[in-house]
Amino acid sequence: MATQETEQAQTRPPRKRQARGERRMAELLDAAGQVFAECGYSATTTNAIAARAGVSPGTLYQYFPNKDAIADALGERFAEKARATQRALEDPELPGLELREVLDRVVDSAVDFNCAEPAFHVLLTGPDTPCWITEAHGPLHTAILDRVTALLAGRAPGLPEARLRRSALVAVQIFKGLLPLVLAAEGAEEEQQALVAELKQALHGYLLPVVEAGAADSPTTVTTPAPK
Amino acid sequence: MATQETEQAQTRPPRKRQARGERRMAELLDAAGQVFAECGYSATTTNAIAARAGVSPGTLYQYFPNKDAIADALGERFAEKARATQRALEDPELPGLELREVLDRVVDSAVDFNCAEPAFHVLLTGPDTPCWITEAHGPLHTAILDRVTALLAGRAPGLPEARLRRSALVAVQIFKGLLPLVLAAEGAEEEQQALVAELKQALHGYLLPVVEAGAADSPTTVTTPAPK
Amino acid sequence: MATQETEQAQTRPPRKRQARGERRMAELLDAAGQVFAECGYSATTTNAIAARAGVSPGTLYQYFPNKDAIADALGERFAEKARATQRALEDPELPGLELREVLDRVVDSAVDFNCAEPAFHVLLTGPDTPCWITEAHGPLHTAILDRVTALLAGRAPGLPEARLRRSALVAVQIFKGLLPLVLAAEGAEEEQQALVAELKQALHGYLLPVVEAGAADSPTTVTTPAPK
Amino acid sequence: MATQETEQAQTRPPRKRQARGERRMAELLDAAGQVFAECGYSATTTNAIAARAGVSPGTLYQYFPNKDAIADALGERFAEKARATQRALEDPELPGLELREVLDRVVDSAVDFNCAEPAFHVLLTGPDTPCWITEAHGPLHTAILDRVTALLAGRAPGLPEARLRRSALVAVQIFKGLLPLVLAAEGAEEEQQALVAELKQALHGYLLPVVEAGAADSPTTVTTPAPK
DNA sequence: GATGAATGAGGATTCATTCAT
DNA sequence: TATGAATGAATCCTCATTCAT
Repeated sequence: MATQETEQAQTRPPRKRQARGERRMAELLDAAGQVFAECGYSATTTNAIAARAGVSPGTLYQYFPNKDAIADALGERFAEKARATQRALEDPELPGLELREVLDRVVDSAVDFNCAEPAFHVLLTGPDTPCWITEAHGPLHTAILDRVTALLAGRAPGLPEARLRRSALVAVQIFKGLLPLVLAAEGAEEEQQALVAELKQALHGYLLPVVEAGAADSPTTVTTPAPK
Repeated sequence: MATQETEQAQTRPPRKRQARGERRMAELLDAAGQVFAECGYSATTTNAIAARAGVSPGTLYQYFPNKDAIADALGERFAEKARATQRALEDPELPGLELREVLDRVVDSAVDFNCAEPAFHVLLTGPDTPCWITEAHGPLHTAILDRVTALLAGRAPGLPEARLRRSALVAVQIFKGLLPLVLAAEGAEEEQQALVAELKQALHGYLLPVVEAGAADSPTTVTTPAPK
Repeated sequence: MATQETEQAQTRPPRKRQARGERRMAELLDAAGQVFAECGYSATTTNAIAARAGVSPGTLYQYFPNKDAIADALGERFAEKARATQRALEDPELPGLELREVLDRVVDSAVDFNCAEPAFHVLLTGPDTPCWITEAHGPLHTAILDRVTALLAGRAPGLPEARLRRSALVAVQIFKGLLPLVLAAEGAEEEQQALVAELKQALHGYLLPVVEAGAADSPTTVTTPAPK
Repeated sequence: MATQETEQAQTRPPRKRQARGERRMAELLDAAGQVFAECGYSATTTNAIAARAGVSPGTLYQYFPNKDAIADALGERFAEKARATQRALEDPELPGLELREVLDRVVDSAVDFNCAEPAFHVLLTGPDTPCWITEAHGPLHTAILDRVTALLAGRAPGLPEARLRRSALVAVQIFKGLLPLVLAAEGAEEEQQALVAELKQALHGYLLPVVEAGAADSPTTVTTPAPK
């Protein structure tokens, strides 16, 4: 018992420390998210992030080795959050719903998420370097793509993996393309609603044929009209 | 006549100058386009542009007051080119064609254009500052949007201007969203074809209901399926 | 007695403290020595020292007011050790030996010492600031110089103090000049032996005339062969 | 002829430019030399060098990519100068002179050089990183070592290359060891003279046996007394 | 005493922009 | 007009040192 107490005495401070560290890290990521959202990736300075978090630059570098690492960590956090959101979302009886209904839920939640975390989109878009789309881009893309691919796979089991993945990618890019519109409409409730509706419409218009083509009972006919 | 000749004699050097100036400017914009395409907007340095154009930085600043101005001018040039392309495109009997057919042509030409001018997309995406998209982004967006709006207006005369513009905007954003995919597939002919097909599919899926809703003979009732 | 016991009861914890403090200090100096030897003076960070010692930076600063103080203390410790070594060395019948023999012993022991404590040389060379060398460089130089001066004084009693000191200084600098060579040869036993032999040779070549010039029975005439 | 004039008109500006560039570079190296000499390598900041040269930091980086490059270039310049000095020195009838005479001249010129360029020693000693002696250290060491080796080779043709090189290395290190003493005595003419005399004495004491051992007419007997 | 997070001035380096030639 | 050297503010990052716990 005495030993235990000693042990506890030894372990408690670390815990506290670690807790504080975690909090700092979270604060820094919060700050980074804000600044990224406001200024974009490359215009964001590490000092600005530190200042926003109310700490000195040195402190920032105690938690992250450099700017990219901040973005990575933030991306990881987003991926985590997104995974959680999506998990909560689909557990129920999604498979039974109509595509329109599914999109309704998924898009709403995704939009909510992005409105709450406007930096998400900045990171998704990447450091303004071109050629930033292909899958190799950190956990964010991969995580999202996996989710969407899985979702499609459930509804179009007849399609080959590659096909599914491509459609998922396209869907994600459509979302990404329209997201800035939605984000820019923040404040104009009406307009934003309308845009979200368009977004759903666009995704539905694109995905319905895909899903139908791969439906369990349908033959894997050609979905895309043979290009001439 | 004598006057004219004198005038000419006096104006020739200026003209030559001006002509040379124009050429310089063009060369600079060419260089800028290349570098922007390779490095992205913010990673591009003005010195790199000057070097690529084979001139000194000082010369560059004789033609453009600053970096943004270069991007703007390049955007303007793109807009010009794009306008020309599209003008050439639609002159014939577009209105009589099916939507799918129209999209086929428009998208193909747009994709070709973007493959030829990869900087276009960089500028379209903007200087990595968020809060872009809004039309205030130079002539590029406006020009394109106008074109697409007009195209839609011809096919959905029943829709109010605002509605048309919004749909055009959405369509453009879908295009912008998928463009990087297509661009990234440069070299993989097959894959790129497939992606272009998806892009057309997506635009068709989105625009068909819109156009149908605004068709001359249809009542303007169904705009967007009431979101629940 | 009672008083004494009380006193003891009161002083024991402090003593323990002090003892622990000494140990801490020793550990810190050990760590400092290692890191200095590995990285050089200015590339060594106080945090690295603390980490090597397994303590936090704060603790380090509880024992030393700043980086220089660490080097100073380490130098002091080295001086102590060196003094001890040399004391042990000369007690016997050194005076009776030939110069060559004496150098043999002294150099061997000095080389051993420096191989065992590679930080010694780093400190001897100083914090890479020029304008070192002068005796003001902490106890290290002074201690060594004193020793060597004394040694020379015994063999060249005819020479004035200033002359002795200068020769000692020169001898020490020769040693310092060749030391890095010897240290760099660590691992190449053969090569190292050869270099040590050269070192002895060099010192002998330099000191023999000096000693002879000041030998008890010789007139103090020839100091240095008139240059030219 | 007209062509020539045109050509000249085209080439002259570059020449001027290049000339100015060379001068700037020289000024920067001068400044670097001063600051290195005053503060040592690692305490020298690039900004300090720029300031000393009377230019902005940006200018410095137009000529050197980083701090190390400055040191390298300075070292190269020193090597050049040293080569020139030594070339001028030995052309005459050196080989016929006595070792003492040769050392007299060589050391004098080397000391003069080092007094004129105190940074030389700083660079020779290196960025205070330990293990900085071995030959692989830039052109400086190599150049000097080559010279000294050659000089020895001429006087001790009987010795194997490796032996010569080692002796040269030792001699150089002796010089380097005593140099700071000489440098520190700048201003005290008398003292400095005395120290230079000691330096010559030390080198003579070390090298005479070496040279004698390898003299053309002597058998290659053992020079260093077999270590015990 | 010990801890380690926090500090912040300072250093290397870049780049949009200017200006003497 | 063209040049390209020069500028200098701004960036990223480090590290000796402090301080609340």
